[in-house]
Formats: sequence, C-alpha cells, structure tokens
Amino acid sequence: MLHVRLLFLLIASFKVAAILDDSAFFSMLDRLKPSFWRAKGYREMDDHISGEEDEGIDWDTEDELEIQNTVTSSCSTLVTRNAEAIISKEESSSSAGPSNSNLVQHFLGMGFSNKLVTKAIKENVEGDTESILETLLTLSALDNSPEEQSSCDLNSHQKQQCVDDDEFSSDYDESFLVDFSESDSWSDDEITENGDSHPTILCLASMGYTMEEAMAATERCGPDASIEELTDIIYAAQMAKTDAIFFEEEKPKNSCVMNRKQKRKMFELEAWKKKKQKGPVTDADEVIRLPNPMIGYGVPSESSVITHRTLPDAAIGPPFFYYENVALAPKGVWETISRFLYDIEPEFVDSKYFCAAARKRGYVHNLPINNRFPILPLPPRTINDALPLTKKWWPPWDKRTKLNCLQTVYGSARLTDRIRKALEKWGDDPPLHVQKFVIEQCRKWNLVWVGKNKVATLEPDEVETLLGFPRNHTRGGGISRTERYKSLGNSFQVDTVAYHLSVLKDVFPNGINVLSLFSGIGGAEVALDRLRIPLKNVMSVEISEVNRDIVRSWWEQTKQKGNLIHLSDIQHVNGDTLERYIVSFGGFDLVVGGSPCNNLTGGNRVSRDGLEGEHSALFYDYFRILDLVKCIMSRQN
DNA sequence: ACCAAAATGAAAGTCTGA
DNA sequence: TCAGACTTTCATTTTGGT
Repeated sequence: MLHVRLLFLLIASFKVAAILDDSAFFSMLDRLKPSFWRAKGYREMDDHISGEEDEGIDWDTEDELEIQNTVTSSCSTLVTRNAEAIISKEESSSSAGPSNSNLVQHFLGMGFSNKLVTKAIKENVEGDTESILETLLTLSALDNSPEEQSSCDLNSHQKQQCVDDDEFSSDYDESFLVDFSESDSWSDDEITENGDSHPTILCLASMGYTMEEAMAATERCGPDASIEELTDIIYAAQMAKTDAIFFEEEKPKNSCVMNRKQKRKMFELEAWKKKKQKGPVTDADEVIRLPNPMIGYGVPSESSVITHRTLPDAAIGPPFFYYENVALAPKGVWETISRFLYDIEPEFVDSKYFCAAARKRGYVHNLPINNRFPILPLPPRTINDALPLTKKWWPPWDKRTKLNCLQTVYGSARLTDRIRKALEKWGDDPPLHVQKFVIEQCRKWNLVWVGKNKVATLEPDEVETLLGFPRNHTRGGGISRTERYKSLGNSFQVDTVAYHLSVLKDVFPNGINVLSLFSGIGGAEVALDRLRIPLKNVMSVEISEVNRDIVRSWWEQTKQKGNLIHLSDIQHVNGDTLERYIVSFGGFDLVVGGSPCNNLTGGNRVSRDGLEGEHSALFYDYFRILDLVKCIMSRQN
C-alpha cells in the first residue's frame, strides 16, 4: 500500500513532537487531522469505503497510547484504520438524510438549541429557511439562559450513544438526526447524568458535531473552553471533510446558492452573538490584524526595520519554508494558516513598497529576518517612473501614483473606447462627474494614459516587468494573451519575495535545493536566480502545463546548471517521492509556495468559500508536504 | 472550440468626522 | 470610540462573435 509509508512518516513526526511535550504533540495531532483526511480522502476512497465497518475508534486517546508505548509499525496500521473510520463517516454523512433532519442539523450547526429549532420549525410549517431563522433569532433573544446550557439538551437515546457506545457505527450521524427531528419532547433535566463524557462534549455533539471532533477540540482547548472556541477549532478541522462532501455529490445549483446565503446568515449571527456577549470574547479572540503601513518586518524604502523575532520551537527548520497568500482573505483564514504552520505570525507586506503596483500579501516563513537586502537596481515605485511614456498624457486630475493589484483579468478595448468617447466631448477639463467615472474605471481596471483622452490596459510585458520577471517571460510557446494575464496575476512579486529570501544567500553560498509547490510561472525560482543564489536541484510542482512550459523554458534560457524536476499534481506527491529525492539531494533547503487564492480573494463573487474552497483547500497539501519533508529530514540527521 | 467582453456583489479593510 | 462612507479585491460564469 502506497500510503503506509506516508502514514508512518506522519506518525514519526508526532513522536518527535511528543518528545518535546504533550500539549505540543496534541496540537500537532489536531493540526494534522484535516490534511490527513484529505490525504486519505482523495486517493484511497474507492478502495476502502465500501463494506468497511467502522471500528469505533476514539482516535485521540488511542494515538496517545500508541505514542506512549508502541513501536512504529503498529502506528501506521492504526492510523490507516482511523482514516478508514473517518472516510466511512464522511460517506455516511454525505448520504442524503430526511430533508427535515437536514434542516434541523443546519440550525443546530449554527448553535441554536434543539428546543428552539424544533419550535421554530413547527411555527414555520412551510419550511422557509429565512423565516425559520428569523423566528430562531427572536426566540433566542427572548431566551435568557446561556447559549451553552440551552443547546445541551439531549434525549436519552442519544445520551446513551454518546456515553457508552465505544463503537461509533457509520450510520451514527443519520440515526442521530432522525432522533432529533422526530422527537417531540425535550427535557432539560436529562442533560447530564453520565460518568465519563464532559458536558461540553455532549453539547457539541448535540450541535451536530461528531464525538471525535468534540473530544479532540476539548482536548486541545481544555475543559473550560467556551463552546465558541471549541466550534472554531472544529470548524478548522472540518473543512477538508466538508470539501470532500461538497464535491463528491453533484449538488443542485440552487443548493449552492443557498449555502452562500446560509453562510452569510451565519456570519451575521456570529457577529450578533459576539455583540450580545461583549467583554470576555474580545480578549480571548486573538484576531490577526493587518498592519498599517503594511511593511512586515521592514522594506528597503522604510527606515523602521525589525531585525529580531522569536519563532515557536516547532517552527524552526530545517527546512526553511516560505508560504504566501492574499492578505485580504475572509476572517479566520490567516488564523488557521498560522495555526497549521507552527503558529508563526504571518508577515504582511504590500508590494507597493517594492514596485509601482500594490500587492497585499501575507507570508508565513521561518527565515531569519536580519540582514535582508533587495535586488538591485531597485525597481521604479511610481507609475510615471515605471511607465515613462504615460507621463506625457497623465491628466492632473488623476492623482494615482501607484497601480492597484495586478489581477488575472483586465479591462476590455470596448471599455477604453467608451472612456475615450466620454472624454472627447469635453476639452482639457472634463466636468467632475466625467472625471469621477473615468477615475473609477481606471482604478478598477488598472488603466494607464497612453494618449490624449486615451487610456489603455497594461500590456502583459508591462505586467511582467512590474512583477519583477524578465520581459517576455510568459510570451510565446503557445500561450494566449488571456492565459498570460492569468498566470501573471497569480504570481509572486519577485522583488518582494527576493527581499525575504535574500537572507539565504549567506546560508547557502554553494547553492540551494528547493521544493517549489504551486510554482506557477516560477516566481520563487526567478527570485532566487536574481539574488544569484545558485539553484542546485529544484523540484517544482505545478498543475498547469503552460506554466510548467514557461518555467522549463526560463530554466533553459537562463542556462541553469542544476536539475529541474517537474511534477504536476501536488495531491500525488507522497512520502515515497519526497524521500527518494531527499535521499538523492541530501535534503531540501527551502520549501516555497503560495497556494491558490481563488476561494479567498474578494474578486471572486461565485465561490469565495474560504480555506475550505475547492482550490484554496490545497493549502492543506502545502502543510502536508512541508511536514513530511520536515519529518523525513529529521530522521536523516 | 476558442477568445474577448460583460455581468455577477460582498467581505473586510481604511478613512473621516462627530 | 464609533458609525457610516469609501475603497479594494492573485475571480467565475455566461454570452456573443468568429
């Protein structure tokens, strides 16, 4: 079996953590669950789902035992078994239950109590979600009892299952739901009377979470944690699972729309809940805030530079790693990313301090931050300097000095035509409303002035230059203009990344072995090359063929001395592959990459689903692979 | 089949004035 | 401090033309 090896490696990394201390280990374990589900989910589903009886595993505690007393070989079997348990659970929960119970579960998942949900549904026989939610909000506002208490109702049947059922049958979720929807009476005095299970766990179970999730979260946060803290933790762990469920079934379109609406309601509800409670929540929150100015630990043009930081122990290499994504992601995304990447605080930097275009990005890395240096010469940092020909035509009422973020799509020729026609009616001084319209469009589409009354979209080669790539980097070889824009829009700003990576030059004077994930058009490789850090071996993982062609062609044209190895699908990269290359290279010095932002960026109106989105969930593969590399390399030393 | 153009908002930040 | 106005956003899907 292909994955046994991989699993062994995962467990080995747990062990390393366990040596440090128990809490570190558990936090590690919790972190790994989602990525692990994915790791199992996409490959071995077909092989294992059917007919496998769930063996009823309390996997946290069993793992704990394993860590304490066992040899490694049994670890991998154990984890394999657990994974199968999880998978069959996934399958069962994705199978459609009675619609009413789905509705019930939906509201339970939002944190309403059973009592309220049942009542609200009864009052809205039509089953209109909106009106049910309205009723729920009203009811819960009237309800003075604390949320935790009221949502802890459990009927006796369930309680029985939660407490003494050490075999979680795969249809657990379903029977659980049926019980909910069919039960008529809810009794508060049935809440707690069991021995072992913590009431909070039961409470979470009553909200629709599985016992494993509830227990893992309680383990992580401690017995006194609030329900909200716990649900946050579980949410992170659930994402991969949700993902798998969403994309396995062909859901009808309107149900997707519904989901977005529901999410919105959920956010509103949470904001409302927080407002309601005030006080304690705010200090416990630990929300990551974007710095202003967004210069991270410093940029070449600013004098204030921080040269020291303390990394968490688990974050310290080898290998060095560098992860990138959009700064303006939905709330909670950066908290999750940071939590997975060893609790390193992200460094948020806007590339407008490096070039003439804004690019607000977050970088999580374990690189040193002292003695950074930029690539010289420094690129021009205003539009006029970067595109000198525009200066002549730039009207005084267009106050822009920087371009907005370079995107994957650009304005059309028809738009620039409309703008020209709107301006031609007037002389040198168009009325304010025309100015306003033109400026608005220019900002939106990053248009620049190339003639009298004439604005234009940026040319692909101009985008290349702005991003720090060699001119014509993406040109030719069968790539269309649209594809060039797209590939460039998804790329690093080379000068920014190079500034951060520059510290590696002294560490690896003889060259560097790089694992480049989500390489795209090779931003990291170009950055290292422009820093004159020799590339010894580069293993580049990139799904798009045109992008791979671009990098290969760049590799050849720049006459690189090292080896370039291309892989396409990151999900196919496993421990075997990694170990083979690690043995042959003697280890990776740097793991670099920015995972897809499609589901995080504000520009996406269709599927801004956060880290659980189809593409952005690949972040977990970045973590999975990084952790594998860390683990394999630690065994070798 | 391919490509360009248009249609499709909302989340979450910053700024500002009271 | 805070409400409200303003700004920005590594995008996806549909349409229409060739």
